[in-house]
Amino acid sequence: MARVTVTDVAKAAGVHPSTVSRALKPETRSLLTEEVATRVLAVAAQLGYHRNTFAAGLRTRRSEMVGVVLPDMTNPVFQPILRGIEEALDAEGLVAIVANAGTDPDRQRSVIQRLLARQVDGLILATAARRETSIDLCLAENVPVVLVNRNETTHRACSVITDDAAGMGLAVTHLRELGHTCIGHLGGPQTASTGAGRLKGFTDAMTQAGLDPTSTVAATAFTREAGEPAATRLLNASPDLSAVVAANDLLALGLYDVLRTRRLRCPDDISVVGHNDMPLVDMIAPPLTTIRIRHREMGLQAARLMLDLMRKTSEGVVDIVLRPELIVRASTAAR
Amino acid sequence: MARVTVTDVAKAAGVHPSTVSRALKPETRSLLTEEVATRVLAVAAQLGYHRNTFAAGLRTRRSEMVGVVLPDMTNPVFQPILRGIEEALDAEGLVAIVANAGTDPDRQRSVIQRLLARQVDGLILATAARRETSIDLCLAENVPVVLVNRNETTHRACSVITDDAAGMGLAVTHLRELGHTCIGHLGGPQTASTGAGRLKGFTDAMTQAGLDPTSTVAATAFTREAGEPAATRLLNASPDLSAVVAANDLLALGLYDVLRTRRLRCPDDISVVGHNDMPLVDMIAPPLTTIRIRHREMGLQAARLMLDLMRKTSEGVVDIVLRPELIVRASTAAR
DNA sequence: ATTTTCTATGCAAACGATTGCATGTCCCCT
DNA sequence: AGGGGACATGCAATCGTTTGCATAGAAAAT
Repeated sequence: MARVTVTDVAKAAGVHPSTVSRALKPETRSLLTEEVATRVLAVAAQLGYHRNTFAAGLRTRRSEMVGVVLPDMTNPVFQPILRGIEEALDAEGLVAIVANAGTDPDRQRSVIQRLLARQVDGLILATAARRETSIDLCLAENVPVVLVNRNETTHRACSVITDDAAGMGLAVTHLRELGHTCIGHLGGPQTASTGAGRLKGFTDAMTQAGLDPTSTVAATAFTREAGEPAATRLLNASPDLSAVVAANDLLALGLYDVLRTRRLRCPDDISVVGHNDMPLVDMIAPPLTTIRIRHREMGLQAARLMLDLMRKTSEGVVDIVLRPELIVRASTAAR
Repeated sequence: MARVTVTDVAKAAGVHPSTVSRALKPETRSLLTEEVATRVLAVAAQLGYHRNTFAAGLRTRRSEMVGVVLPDMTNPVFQPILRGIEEALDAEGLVAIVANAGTDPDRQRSVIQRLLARQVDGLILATAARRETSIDLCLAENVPVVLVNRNETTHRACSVITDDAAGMGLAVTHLRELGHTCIGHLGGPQTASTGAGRLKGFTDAMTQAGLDPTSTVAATAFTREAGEPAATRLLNASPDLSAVVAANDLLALGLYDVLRTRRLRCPDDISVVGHNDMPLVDMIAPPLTTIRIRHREMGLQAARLMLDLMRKTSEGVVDIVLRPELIVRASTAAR
């Protein structure tokens, strides 16, 4: 209740408010006598002082907040990403302020506007489309931006992504080794770099393996619900597929749904490879073979990049590419 | 880049800054001439003005932010809760600032302190222990608090929870009807109201059904990992169980893991009922029979309560109790 | 026509922390 | 002993918005 200000602390400690301010910040504390600093700190603690972020932010123009924009909070892959981000930011006393903006570009822009209005010191976007326009908003305000999970084609901002081509290579090679030759791709939205990159990765890997790369269908969203109709189209178009590589685990689940209604067995009739290794895919029936992405690591790296940008310790655009890993479970079998 | 302030807008529009301020807020706009108001708005838009939250907050002592404290972001039940909260807050122009605080009370307190230091207008806690001490922090600062998903025994704060007793009643009745008589409970941490309430609900329901309610083991956390050892202990202590009611879906998954290593089949050897109906439990093998909780609704209601509290439109402590629902899938079968 | 009432806008004082600059004190060196 | 540093702290302006109060002009009432 009783709002305690630096002035109150200063009075109680018999010093000037500015001294209190200096005592409170670790980096300016060394300017003060050991004795004064500890006394001020003690008084502050005893009075239950905590600083008013508004006043501080107004003066310093920094908020110690980083905005994180997600397309879809219900997609489990974002949890570990978020965790990684929060962990890294937290260590520096920064706070992540998370907003999920859906997939509509207009809504995304308005969410970003709102975060900028809240004076975030930086913005981590997991929403990037391949041709991302929101970045301009941030550049115009001079706010650092890091893209995570997806990046965009113009390379105006740092990003942390995975090697989609490598992931698709792993999947195709795995199926190839199991004897599959007729392999399809259940793709994601082509507006996202992950959707486009994995499709390209798939066709490249297939071509390189000497297989026909043309059995592909792109879903409209990275969701189980969007996976279902897309999977149906894929199976209808290419009835003799013996394996499908999905661009994402949720799409693979949509495919599972279709297989179930068609009474096709996985992996007996069709092998399925997912992408992401999101939580719980080891529990589903059958446990999903998938490409593991170290999402927490992605979040950590993104936050680190952000810290660098904020402190201007590094310059220029950097892309961090993580190496994916094949996790073999029970949804793939020898042909 | 070019920081635009009310003064800039005022100059450009040929009025006083205070007039700009009034034009910008819908509730004071009516004080102004229609003509002036629209002119100011137009100029503001044209100059790309957006208000400095710090300066405004400093003056008004309001941040338009609500803190949301979660124990564990990776638990999927919190996604729909969060969604509901964000949806309801968003409609009022408020922003949720989410922090996950783990289960350690000290860390929780420090996270709450940090949110309070950021001047949040209210706090929604999903972390409440039965004897929750952090609430004092908020009461001391006169910050409204709403508990969601869990509540605490002293009833100092509003809460939105589900009827745990009713949920357990549904589970036990369902199993009873399938012919089970030897039913165990894989409980959650007893420090959480959900853990304790569901245990009590279970024993009450069992007693009322004339069955032995003593086969219960409480796990140390609501996670799959904590479920495994607890389930092991439960099965060892009561080898002739034909059904287990878990306090939570993740615990049920831990039980699944144990059943698998012991080569026990579900539901043939043992029926399992979960709690929450979290995403994807319909996909696991076997699809989990569970108690559905309308988590999104919980979030919505919690946010509404918060809005009421902030605006002082309602007084006193309110508890909202949602009714759970039984979802029968394939993890339960007739004895 | 003069006074009263109203309404639209201006004025200026906060809100609380930060920081460049000024000042004062003590120490050290010659 | 006196001058120059170095170092610790105080001073005061500033960040941008809000809002109670004041005021000026217009409309209404007598």
